[in-house]
This record gives sequence, C-alpha cells and structure tokens, in this order.
Amino acid sequence: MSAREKIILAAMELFWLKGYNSTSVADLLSRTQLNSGSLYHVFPSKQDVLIGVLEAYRDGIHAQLLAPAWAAVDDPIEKIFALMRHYRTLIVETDCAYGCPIGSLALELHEPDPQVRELLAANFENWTSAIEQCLADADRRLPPQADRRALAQFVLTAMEGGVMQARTHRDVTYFDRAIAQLRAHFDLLENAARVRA
Amino acid sequence: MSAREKIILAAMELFWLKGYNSTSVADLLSRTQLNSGSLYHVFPSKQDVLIGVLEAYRDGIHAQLLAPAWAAVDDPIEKIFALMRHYRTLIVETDCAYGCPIGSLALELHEPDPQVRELLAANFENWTSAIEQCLADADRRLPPQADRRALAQFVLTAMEGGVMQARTHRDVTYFDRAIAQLRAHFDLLENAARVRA
DNA sequence: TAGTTGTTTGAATGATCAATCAAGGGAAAG
DNA sequence: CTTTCCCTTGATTGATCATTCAAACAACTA
Repeated sequence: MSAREKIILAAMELFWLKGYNSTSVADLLSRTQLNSGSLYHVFPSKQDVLIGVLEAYRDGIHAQLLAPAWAAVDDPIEKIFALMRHYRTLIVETDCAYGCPIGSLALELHEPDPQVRELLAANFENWTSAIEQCLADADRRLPPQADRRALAQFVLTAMEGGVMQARTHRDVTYFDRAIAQLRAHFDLLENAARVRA
Repeated sequence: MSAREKIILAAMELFWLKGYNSTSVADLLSRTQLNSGSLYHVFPSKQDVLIGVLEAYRDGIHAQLLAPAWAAVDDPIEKIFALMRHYRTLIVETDCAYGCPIGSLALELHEPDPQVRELLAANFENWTSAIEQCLADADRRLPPQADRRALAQFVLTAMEGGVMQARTHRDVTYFDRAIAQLRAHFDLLENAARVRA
C-alpha cells in the first residue's frame, strides 16, 4: 500500500472520528507510522489530504456505500430505505456517535476553500443522483408532477437531519422517527399516484 | 454590560461564524477588549464559555428567535413556515454561508462533554417543543393518528438538512426545495384529515 | 562504477494555543 | 486612614500546531 493510500485511509477514519480541525498531522503520522517528510512529499498541505479524502468518498460511493446497502434489494423505492437502514446500522454500531462524514465536514468547515466546497457539493450531488435514479426507476409509482430531484434531495435532508438529532440525543429513535416520516411521505405520494391512475 | 455578557455575545457570534475550535480565546479577547485574566475570572475554561453560549440560546429561543419570526402570524401551521422563512432570510443575508448555530456545534463537537451534549439536546428539544405546540394548536387539521412529536422533529430535520445543503452548494434553492417538500407533506396530511372528517 | 532520480528521515522552526498568576486598582465597610 | 473584597492587568508558560529541509537512502540508468 502506497504512502498516499495509507494517509487517505487514516485520514478518512480520523476526520470522521474527530473532525478535520481536531485531527493533527501528528495524529495522521502516528496512525500511519510515517514521518512528516513522507506525508508532505505526497500532500503539499493538510488541506490537500482533506481534498484527497473528499475525492475518495466521491469516487467510492458506489463500491463502498451503495453496493453493500443494495446487495439484496431490487425494488427502487426499497433501495432508498435500505440505504437508510444502512445508516441506521452505522448509528447503532457507533453507539449513536455516528455522523455522516460529508455532512460533518460541511458544517465544521466554515470558510472552506472553493475546491473543498465544490468537493463537498459533488459528494452530495453524487448521493442525490443515486437516489434520483431510484425514483426514475419507480417512475409510475409517483405522481407525474412530483419533482424527482427535489424529492431525492429531500431524502438526503431527512437522512442528515435524522443523523444529526440521533447523534445529539444519543438515541437512534430520533433517526427512526425521521425515516418513518419520510416513509409516510412516500406512502402518501404512492397513494396519490394510485388514486389518480 | 458585564464582562460575562460581553463574552457571551462575542462568543455567540464567533462560534457561529468560525466554529468552536477555530475560535481562539485570543479572538474572544480582541473582540471584547478584555484581558485574559478577566475572561478566566468569569469562565474557568473555554468550554465554560461554550456552555454559557448554549444556555443563552436555550433561554433566548422565544425572545430572540420565535417572537420575531411569529410577529405577524397567527395560524399555527403558518407559524411553522414563517419560522422557515425566517431561516431563509438568514441564509440569504449571509450569502448562503448560514449554518444553524446549534446544528453546526452539534456536528463539530465529536466527543462533547456530557453537559455540552445535554445542552445541545436541550436546544433541539426546546425548538421542537415550540413546533409541537403549533401542531397541537392545529390539532383538528391533522390526522388523529399522526404522531405530533415525530412530525415536529421532522420539521427540525427538514430545516437542518435544508440549511446544510444550501450552505454546501451556496444556493438557497436547496433550502427552498426542502421546505417545499415539507409543505407538500403538510398539505397531504391536511388533505388526509379533511377526507376522513 | 558513478550518476541520477525519487523517496524517507526526523530534528528543528516559528506560530498559535488555552490557561496561569503575581501584582495592582478601586470601591465599600469599619 | 485602613482593611477587605472583587475584579483587572498582561506578561508568561508549556503544549501543540502545521510545515520545512538538509541529509541519508534506495532503486534504477548510463
């Protein structure tokens, strides 16, 4: 494994656990058993490590996140809720300390570089595009006038908001209630599409 | 104005602008024109300033947030969307850099003190309780089986998720779409209640 | 063998951090 | 005037921060 890969892997974990500002370069060095010169040979600055991490999340969304969550699910709308169950598992496994790596960084970095901000946005964009594809695959089950893109973004909204509250209250039922509301919303939409048909 | 009040006011603004970790004690001192000894005479540590800030938000939610947002609104459900418009104004006024002060702190602080975590939770709790009261005031317009508390939490979910995306994309329409979805959800609920009645 | 290129070493640098504390100021009480 | 009490001053401390760089090393090439 190259030094670059080692650093990216360690940074993905540490930024997620402690945040970007609270992760020191020394933390990355001790975790990877590298020396500072090696790190700075690969990355000009700590921010470039962050950029590498955000690129890794962006490029790995299907292999690392969606494929595992959708391994046994075919129905497009159930795929959405399977992804939510995946996040629920992460919340439970971390004793409700889980935070979405992208969402946490998006709120932690108050004056991000344009490049960093665009990568955060690209990560959200990739995520919602995948949901939008699910909605496209379920086309006839939704009212024709329903805005697919807005609905996909709303799924992200519900996930991020639910994760934030579950983490703050250290209680996964806050996430569960957010997802239950989202499910109710989809049920109402599917009902409306059926009635009209 | 007492030293304590000066510090709390400055800290509310700086924590909101830069985050907790990125706000140094030196920042607070230069903003307040105080010396470090004065600050540490009032607050044993920087974290105690944070606690003071969170208590101020908790205690000021009605006077500082809800009363202004609801000045000209009576209808309980419109109160909810008036509050959302209030947040929209904040987003626009800050060129889409706005972040909910509580939500940002909740995601920035990865291993918060129990006291800090409880104050974050209390802030969310106060907020959702106010929404829950609106829902109680609109009782007959909602289906009787609809879970009021879950719905109130979902309003917070939509707001936080919408703010996060608007900020990340630097585009208020992401917030607008989240609120439009929330409005659609309420419309569907009100419709369901009407049909059944 | 000698030279070239790419990589690693790790001590050092200067900035910045939160926090300390002995000394002094000033107002009220005796 | 003297004592007491609360508050302020601001230089100082030691830790930690991101980053640098001359020197050493390793793997090829001529």
